[in-house]
This record gives sequence, structure tokens and C-alpha cells, in this order.
Amino acid sequence: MTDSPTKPMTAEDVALDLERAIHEHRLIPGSKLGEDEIGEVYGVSRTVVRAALQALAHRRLVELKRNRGAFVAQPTVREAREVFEARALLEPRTARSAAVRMTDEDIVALQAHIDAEHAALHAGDNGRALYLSGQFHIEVARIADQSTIEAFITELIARSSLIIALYWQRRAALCESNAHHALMTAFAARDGDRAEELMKSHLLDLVSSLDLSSKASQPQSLREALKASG
Amino acid sequence: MTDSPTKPMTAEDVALDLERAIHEHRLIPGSKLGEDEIGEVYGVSRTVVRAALQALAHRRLVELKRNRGAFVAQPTVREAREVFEARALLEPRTARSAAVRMTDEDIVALQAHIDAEHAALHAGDNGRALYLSGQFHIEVARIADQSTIEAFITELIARSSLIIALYWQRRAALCESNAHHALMTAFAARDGDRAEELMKSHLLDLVSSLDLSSKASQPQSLREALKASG
DNA sequence: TGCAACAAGATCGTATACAATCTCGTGTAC
DNA sequence: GTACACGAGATTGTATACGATCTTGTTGCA
Repeated sequence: MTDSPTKPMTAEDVALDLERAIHEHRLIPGSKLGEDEIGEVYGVSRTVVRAALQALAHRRLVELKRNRGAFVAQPTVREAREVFEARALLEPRTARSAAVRMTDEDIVALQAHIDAEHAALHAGDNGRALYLSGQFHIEVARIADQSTIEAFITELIARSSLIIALYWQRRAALCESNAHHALMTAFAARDGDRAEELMKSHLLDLVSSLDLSSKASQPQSLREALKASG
Repeated sequence: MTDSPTKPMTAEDVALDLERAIHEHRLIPGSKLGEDEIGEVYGVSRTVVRAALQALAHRRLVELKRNRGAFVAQPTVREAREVFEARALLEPRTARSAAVRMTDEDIVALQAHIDAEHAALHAGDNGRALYLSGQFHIEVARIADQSTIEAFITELIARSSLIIALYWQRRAALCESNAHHALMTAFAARDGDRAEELMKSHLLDLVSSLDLSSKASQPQSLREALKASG
């Protein structure tokens, strides 16, 4: 069972797996992503690993340093602010559209999503809970039926996961679930105005739960902490 | 002068060159982008060409068909609407921020941009005029000092160029320059409200200058025109 | 004559090999 | 003892080779 004859993975498969690992905080910002190492894990050559890393780099999830290798990205305080400003521009309006277009099936699916989120939280699997929490926002964008904006939001969600890993100050553990639940009531009522307003304040709450005080714990990666002070 | 000893280009160089060619309509939607052919043109191997094509594919500028090759993307009517809806969400607010942050140097640079746009138009170089017209929007985003949103807008501008190539219905030739000039007056006055409103209506004008009547000239690529009717 | 199966050519997908660059330990000079 | 320089090892950047898949022209059969 150690080296079973699995069929080879494609570059997209590797990228998706790495992305989820990052999203679930099994890979923390600053982690080195060696090409040989990853290739050995997934049983593919460096060619496909490189394609996967380039795809993730384009979405700002990993940083490619020439002749140095790939590392899980470490968003700066500035980038963190930018990501949430972009979300503030995109998501409230998208939530409004979603509320209007929402079908009964969509509501069932969304509620199931929230339930899974709660279950993961109760099981102590914070990584998965965080992942599902992000997927909720992506689901909303999908329901809004705007695939271009959905792609942007998907990228912003993934980057938000990195930001949370770096700047989260543990206050209340599950403030998010409440916000998502409140959004559900607006969706169920097809109340676009309320959905937009709730999403807006939800994002503001998220930002205020971060410590973006400039001198926050940014480095995270070995010697670069010292190199940066020079 | 045919095969001079130029230094090898990197994948990013190739991607930038291809992107500009697409932006200036020297490569039209649906064009086949063979790996060997491009590699020979730029004097690099398929490895770097593939990296460039993958980068462009991630930005929806080219479409990658498995075992078929890369083609300049052909946005559908639906995608065209989505792109301009995303721009409507991002650009007006960005123009407002830009107006507030605008420095005198920024204004000079923007004005030079518009002048170059006019010059290209007078010289009959419509491709370059279109390219500069897009760069104006990107410049505004840069001045707003929001690099994340700037990246999104940059992608949307590039896709807009493809959309214009497919769906533009020739009415007035230079309605854009006027809109950009009007924006400049708002910028010069640091009038955020007016900049936001002008950008909003500018984007609406752009959409209304397109023919997105569903049965518009979409196919453009040989047999797929017939295959789609089956 | 029309259709289908087959084969040759071309193009892409992946793996591997080699070159370039960086890291880091070691040695030597001051 | 410290600082600089050199070199071995490791890792990435690029090119090339080979296999898989698709296109397309040809041939044989109904």
C-alpha cells in the first residue's frame, strides 16, 4: 500500500492538491516547495511540477524566486489590505446578485456547506473548517452566475487563507459561522439589499479580526527575518 | 540582420510579446499558436514557449486544448458581458481613488498617454491606439495604488481587446478619446465623485458600442462555425 | 459513389539530460 | 580570530528525445 500503481497525475491535479494543502494550512507561508521533492510525492517528473507551481504562482499563492525555487507566498500587510479591499469591491454586489438568482437547490447546497463547516469545527479540524468557510464565498459567486468574477474571488479567497495564517489574532473562534448563517437568511428571503449589506459587514469583521499593525509577525521564514532588518 | 546573435528570451518576455501582439490585433481571436513555430520565431525551445502559453492561458488570453494546441481566445457573448460587468465593479471606484491620490506627475504622464493615443490614431495605427487606450485604464489603476486590483483590471483590459476584435461595430471611430479627456479634467480637479461617475458611463458607452446580440459574429474559426450549429 | 477503416504525418504531453546559478562549508591570508 | 575567497554539492533553467494523441489523406468495401 505504499507505492500502489496509481495513474499519473496531471499538472492541474498537482496544483489543486497543493492549493488545498495551502488552504488548509498544512503548508504554511514561507515553506520551500522543492521540485524534486514534490515530484517524488506525486510520482511525476519535474516538468509537470513546474507547470503546477507556475499556475499557483500566477495566482499569487506561491512565489517563484529565480534560481532559488518556489515558496508558499507570504503576503505583506499591504497585500493583505489590498486583498480585502478587492473583496469589498466584488463580493457585496455579487452576494446581491446571488440572492436574486438563488434557487431552492442552491439554498439546500449552501446550507449543507454551512453544516459541514460546523461539523469540521466541532471535530477540531480547523484547517478543513477554514477551507469550507472559503468555499462558501466561492459558492455564492457561482450562484451569482458570474464566472469571471468568481475566478477573481476564488483567487482572493485563497490569498485570504494565507493572510489568515499570517495575521490572524485568535479572538472568538467561530464568528464566521454566524455571519454565514445570517447571510443564509437573507438568501432564503431573496433579499438582495440585505445580502449585500451583510456581506459588506462580514468582510469588515474579517479585516478587523486581523492584526495588520505593520509590525505584525511578518517574516516567518528562517533567516529572511534577519536579512530583512539589514 | 536576419538571425543576429540576440540573447535568449525568457518565458515572460515571450508572453509579453505575444500579449502585445494580441492586444494590437496583429493576432486575431482563433489564431493557432503552434509551439514549434513560436519557438523558432523567438529562438527558444518549446519549454519556454509552453510556459509563456500557460501564463497567457491563465489570463484567458489564449485557450489551451489538450493535444490540439494553443489558440488566441475567442470570448463568447456571455464572457464579454461578464468582463464588462467586472470592470463596472472595479474601475469606477478605482478611478475615484486615483483622483484623490493623483499627483502632478501622474497628470503629466496620463496626459502624455492621451497625446500618444491621439498621435497613433492620426497615424492610422489603430492597433497601437487601441493598445494605448487600454494602457490608460491600467495607468489609472496604478495611480490608485492598488496593485491587486490593478492586476485584475490588466487582465480585463486584455480580454476587452479580444472582445473588441470580435464584437466591435464601427460607429464613431474616436469616441474613446473624448471620454478619456473628460476623465482627465476630473483627475486634474481631484474630483473623486466625478471621476467615478465618468468612468462608469465610459464603460457603459463601451458596452453599447459592441454588438452582443447573441447571434453576433462569434465563430471566426473555420469549421467550428459549422460544428456549433449541429 | 459514398462511407468507413487504416496509415502517415504532425503536434502536443512528459520524461530525462545537461548547463547555469546559488548555497554553504572549508581553507587560507591577514 | 576574523574575513575573504574558493570549491563541492544541490537546485533550478533550458533543451532535447521519446511516446501519446489527433489530424488527414488514402484505400478498400458495400
